[in-house]
Amino acid sequence: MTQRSIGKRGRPTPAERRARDARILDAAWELLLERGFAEVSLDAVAARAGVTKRTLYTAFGDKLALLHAVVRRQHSYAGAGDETGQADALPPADAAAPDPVETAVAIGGALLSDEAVALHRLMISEAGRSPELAAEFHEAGPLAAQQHLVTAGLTPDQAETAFTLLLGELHRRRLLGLDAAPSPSSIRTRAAHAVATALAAHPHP
Amino acid sequence: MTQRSIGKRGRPTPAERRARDARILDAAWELLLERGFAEVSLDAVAARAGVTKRTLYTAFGDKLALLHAVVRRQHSYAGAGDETGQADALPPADAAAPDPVETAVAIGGALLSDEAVALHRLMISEAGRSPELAAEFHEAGPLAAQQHLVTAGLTPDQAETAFTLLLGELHRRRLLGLDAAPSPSSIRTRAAHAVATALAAHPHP
DNA sequence: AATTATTGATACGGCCTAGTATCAATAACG
DNA sequence: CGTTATTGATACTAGGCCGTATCAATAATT
Repeated sequence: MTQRSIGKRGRPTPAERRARDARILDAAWELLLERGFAEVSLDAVAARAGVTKRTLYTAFGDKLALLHAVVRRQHSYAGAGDETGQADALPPADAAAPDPVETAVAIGGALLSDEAVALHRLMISEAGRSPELAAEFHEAGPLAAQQHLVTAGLTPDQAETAFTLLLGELHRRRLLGLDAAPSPSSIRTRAAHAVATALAAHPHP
Repeated sequence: MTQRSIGKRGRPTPAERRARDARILDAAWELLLERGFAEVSLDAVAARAGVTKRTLYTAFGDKLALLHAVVRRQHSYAGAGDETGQADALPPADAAAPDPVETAVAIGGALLSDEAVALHRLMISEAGRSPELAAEFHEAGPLAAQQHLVTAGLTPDQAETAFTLLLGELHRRRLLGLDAAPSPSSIRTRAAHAVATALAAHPHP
């Protein structure tokens, strides 16, 4: 479509610019998740995006700014629930059937996915370098998920307990690279257990 | 005691070697926790330990081996409960009063401390580079903690639930650098809540 | 059609770091 | 006491990477 043939120089049209920027962010996203910030060179990002480093710098600034742009795009995907195909996207908070267990199933599938865990790991690793980015991630991810559970009818305390139990030790092990992504049926079992325990643990409003 | 005056050369006595190696591990431990693996140079470790890089290499090998040595020493501290003064050390599993809540209080104080959280963050960051080290950390930390709860009278399921709730979202936020270490009273409240919920959530054996 | 902005290709400067080498000094060991 | 291992101090090699510069090419813009 707006795909510019490789090796082509000259001034790009605005549509081509958007497509090129998206390619850069895609390439950076992939490399960051599989190697981490320090191990990704901008040469590698530029090569995978089919772009030279100069274009990369004029479009995003420096390496840290590129990281921020990548993560913030992911945040805008989470909660959108559109056809972006992002594995860590959360369903819209105002879904038709606000059932707590179904909401928990959706959250578990999203946040326990390979991509979401890799992003979580990246944010923990870079929290020292980018504190505000870590805060944004927390709000767009774990906090938003708990808010969805509140929308589904839980109290804030119940939502926090249910969310904690939903991820549980599995999430800790996954952050350490010790476990694979759970199956959908496993996620459903976890979600049901987490919601039931949370309801029993906190008094009704 | 066996402290060699700085700038002194020549063959060291075995006691001096041990003291020197401990100084190196201390220096590496401090720098790793406050800066992370990639941001710590071996020159910085050598300088803080009062040693030259050559000594560092002949004593430990390369940079990755030094990381492993540092983390493994921390593992040997955890569970020892002696006078090492390590903040993430767990009390001995066969303590006199195996009360679940008191055990949970001890675990919470240990694993929610600044040092333990920093180590946890380091292990998550380096899990890709050192999978076996991440596995060892998990066994010596979270798994050992749950085992202590089992020793204190909980079932394995109850222990996992109690441990998960004890750390909870606070631990997630601390990994992201968003929260400070909790007060002892706060830890006690968390421990009591976590154990009570875990007991209620799982059937008695 | 002329101008101007932007890119590709490439190279380079500057900086940092891992790891090694050299040499003199010095103390443990036999 | 002589030998030998080990260290301090320092310099060095090799490599990687960030960020910038140069120059020709090319297409959007006017």
